[in-house]
Amino acid sequence: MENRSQADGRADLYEQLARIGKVVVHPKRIELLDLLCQAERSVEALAVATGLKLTTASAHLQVMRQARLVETRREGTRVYYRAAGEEVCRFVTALGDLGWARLAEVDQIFRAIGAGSERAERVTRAELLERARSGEVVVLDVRPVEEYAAGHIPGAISLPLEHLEARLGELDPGLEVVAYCRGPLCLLAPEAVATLRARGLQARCLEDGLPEWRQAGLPVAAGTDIPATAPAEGRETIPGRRR
Amino acid sequence: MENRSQADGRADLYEQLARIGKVVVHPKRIELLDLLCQAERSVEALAVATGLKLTTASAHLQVMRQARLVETRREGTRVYYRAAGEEVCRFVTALGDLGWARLAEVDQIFRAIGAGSERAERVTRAELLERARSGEVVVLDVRPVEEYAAGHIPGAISLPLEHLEARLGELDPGLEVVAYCRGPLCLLAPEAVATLRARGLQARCLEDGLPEWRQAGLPVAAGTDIPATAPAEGRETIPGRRR
DNA sequence: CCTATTTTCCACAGATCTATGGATAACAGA
DNA sequence: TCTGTTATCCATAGATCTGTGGAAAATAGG
Repeated sequence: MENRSQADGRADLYEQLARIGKVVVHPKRIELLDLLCQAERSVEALAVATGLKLTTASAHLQVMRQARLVETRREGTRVYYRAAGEEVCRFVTALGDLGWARLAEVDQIFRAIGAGSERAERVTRAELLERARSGEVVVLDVRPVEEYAAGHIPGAISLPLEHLEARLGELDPGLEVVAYCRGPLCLLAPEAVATLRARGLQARCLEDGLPEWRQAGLPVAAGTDIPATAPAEGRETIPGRRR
Repeated sequence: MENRSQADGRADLYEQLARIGKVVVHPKRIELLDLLCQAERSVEALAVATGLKLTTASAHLQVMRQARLVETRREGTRVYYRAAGEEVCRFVTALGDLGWARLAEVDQIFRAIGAGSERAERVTRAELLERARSGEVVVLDVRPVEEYAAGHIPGAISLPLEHLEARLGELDPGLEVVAYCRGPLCLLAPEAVATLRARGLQARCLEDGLPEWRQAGLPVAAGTDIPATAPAEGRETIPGRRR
């Protein structure tokens, strides 16, 4: 009888884990989960961000909810989804790491972009901490504003990639820029670095994104202490660290 | 054009990650991966261990190989599969942790077995290290012999669950037993602890299994320094630490 | 070369998953 | 209560996945 209960339990167990696996079998669901590890969002916002129709996005979110990887919060007629806990983000991180480590195709995508987006050329967290303390670098958060507001590296400037070209002039050309985004597999920071380098600025990517920063136990700031969509009046250079 | 390349790259990226996700969508594939994180095995051994027909097992292994999560080694007419790297094991670990943390059903499976298999009642790695140093406990590896041979906690005794009842008498009743197996979600150690307690012995599970031990950077021994299938002649008590 | 062993490949039927548009439900505000 | 907004539910058609048995490869040993 013990044998039986063990065999049954084991089958059950792997079936439960497969419920979680089901979530990451669809590219769009991975994308959704990735977004939700950055900040909570409404169904419509998620649909727009991922290019899905509303009903399809909702269906995917139901699958994720069944697996208990996401939770919801209702606000009037709107429903906000969020990652169901730190373990979810760790799982997504592990998936990304595995992809980075094992899939040559992933590496090629980054090589194609160029701009030192390969892992070896990136700034480590330790290096950033040290150089930021001595004021040698500007830390740039190139994710959308909502994600910056939900949590960012203390002292980082919010400059979403979509506004980068327009606000290039605000950057102090004498300082090196370290850009970060959602994680090692996110393309926002690599694109930003490519743009900055094309303009002759010194710029590098951080090795990881905010979730890894948080998972490493480092402090995270929240809210938009700096106006994000438009620069403050009469300010020529991005604040934070002046020469 | 930068927008286009970015969007394309992003879609590609998540599609690549979904290749990995595809592996863990099927309970049997998770089980196979779990086994392969312990030791390499032939196709037939895997089929037997998971209760799959040979052709089905092979098909599953092909899926896993396409995702580059496993690699093979040929030896004569036999093909041995193994996990493709430490990141693979970390990913499986993260999946298990997530299941443990988020799925109430998983917890219930362990409560059903009882015997202190819930996480809170388990021995931590730190505690084990300390108590093993002072010789207060016997560390029992209850996995199959092949897995013990492929890697085990230094000083641990190999006593596969299937032989536990038969070899109960060899255990020194004066020492507490700490049993470990494949990981927190493996049922071998919990079953072993249940058996031992039913016989009046003091026994607990280790919080994790060997992969986590290895991932924590702790030393791992290999080979069978102690005869595994049959106890050595004239030995009454399991060696290692004597009273 | 022939045979036995182990694994992979192939074709197919049954099951499951996905996207979609239309209907329904929950809620806020007039 | 009625209307507009947001999200979920439902039915369905097309695609994909699974398990299966039989055939084909690869290899070792006569």
